[in-house]
Amino acid sequence: MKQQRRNYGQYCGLAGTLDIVGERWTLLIIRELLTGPCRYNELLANLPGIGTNLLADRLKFLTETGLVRQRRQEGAKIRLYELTEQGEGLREAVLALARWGLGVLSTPAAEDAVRPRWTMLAVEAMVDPSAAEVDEQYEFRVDGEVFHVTVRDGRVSVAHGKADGEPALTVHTDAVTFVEIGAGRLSPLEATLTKRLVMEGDGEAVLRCSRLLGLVG
Amino acid sequence: MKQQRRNYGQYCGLAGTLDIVGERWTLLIIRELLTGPCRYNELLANLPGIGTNLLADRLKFLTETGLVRQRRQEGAKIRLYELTEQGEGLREAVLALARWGLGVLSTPAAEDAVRPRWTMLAVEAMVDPSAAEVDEQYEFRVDGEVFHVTVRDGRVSVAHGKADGEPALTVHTDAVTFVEIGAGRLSPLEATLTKRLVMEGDGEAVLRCSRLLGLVG
DNA sequence: CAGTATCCTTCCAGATACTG
DNA sequence: CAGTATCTGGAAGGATACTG
Repeated sequence: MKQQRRNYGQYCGLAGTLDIVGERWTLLIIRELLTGPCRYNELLANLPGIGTNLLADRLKFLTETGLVRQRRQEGAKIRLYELTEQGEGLREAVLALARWGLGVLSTPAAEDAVRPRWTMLAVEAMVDPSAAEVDEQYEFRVDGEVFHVTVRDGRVSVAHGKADGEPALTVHTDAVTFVEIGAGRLSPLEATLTKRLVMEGDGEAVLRCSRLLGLVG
Repeated sequence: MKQQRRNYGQYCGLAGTLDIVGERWTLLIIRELLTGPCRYNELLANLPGIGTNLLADRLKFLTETGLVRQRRQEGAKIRLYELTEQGEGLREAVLALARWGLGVLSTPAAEDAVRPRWTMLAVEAMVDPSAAEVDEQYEFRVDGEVFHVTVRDGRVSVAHGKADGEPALTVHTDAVTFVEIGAGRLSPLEATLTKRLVMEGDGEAVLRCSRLLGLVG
């Protein structure tokens, strides 16, 4: 006998959303999956503080609800969790929440966790599509994580891995520094002067990338 | 001795947002305030199931955090809660969540609550700004609630009350019907034939309004 | 590695009573 | 009207141990 989940009992889009993803940890699990499929233990490692039972619980519910699917790698025996199309549909909402949060974030506390993976989402949240000017790529190397931003035909996308060819700009930094910059707590200039941020590339590309991410003008 | 609220301890925009508005009921309170200032008892009435202590708790926290402010009406003694500029900043995120939720909503259960006020937010969530063609107004009369949509210079806004002049279209319906249409569970045509929806106005205006709300191709 | 199972704590719903 | 204060059972969350 499966007990009923707590729900708001309101016929309203927002309440309906919160009935599904409003519980503690759920949206953070979705944040992880929005940047690519994950294994169970990866999720556990990137969500410090979540209990293993709770993670299993949430994944089971999200799978039943159709937001997440479990893919078994052929050959290898690792199991991957990934978003379904419906789950992917939450991207805009998650980005909007993250965008607001970046604006209210203060300086990181000593005990705050940070993961390089989260900077991918921060970049997506910061992008101002109307500032996409020149078709080019920017590569980011944040701690161990490598990802790149592609501008093409006025559209901007963010993906794992190295840029396809030679990027117009390569940014080296650590996760805390990047999020501090995104939160407006640290200027790219200051970060550069303290060697917490290193940019390789053309000065014009640096400017375009900064505008794209809302860091100037 | 005020105990520490539970928070995720992650230096991340999304986690920061959820630390503030991720608790149960909080975003629904903000939904109410996004459609205009409210009195305490109005909130209580439009959030069936919330305990009065919990509402007081949330309002206090949101006030301390700077998302909500309490305005005392001069003359009258009623106290109104309203969003600060920071709280208003959540509008896009809330709309994005509501938009996703509209897509997954099923047919209303008999015990589901519905409030005419919520349809204002549904309209905002449904609006496709790129479909704003002609400058005009549409008036909605949903149960007791009257509000209007204004299209001007390609921008769309939703506000309480009657249209400024003669609207190009007036829509009469009830809240359940409207949300069902927004959720794609009911076509405007079907609702019209069953007299659950009545539209007064020019046929072309009906079409433009439908396109604006994403109800036709 | 990918989860169950268990136990304990905290939070929430709902009722009710009380205050300015 | 606009809250605050208190109480209770039950559900959700957290920590840890354990298993296929």
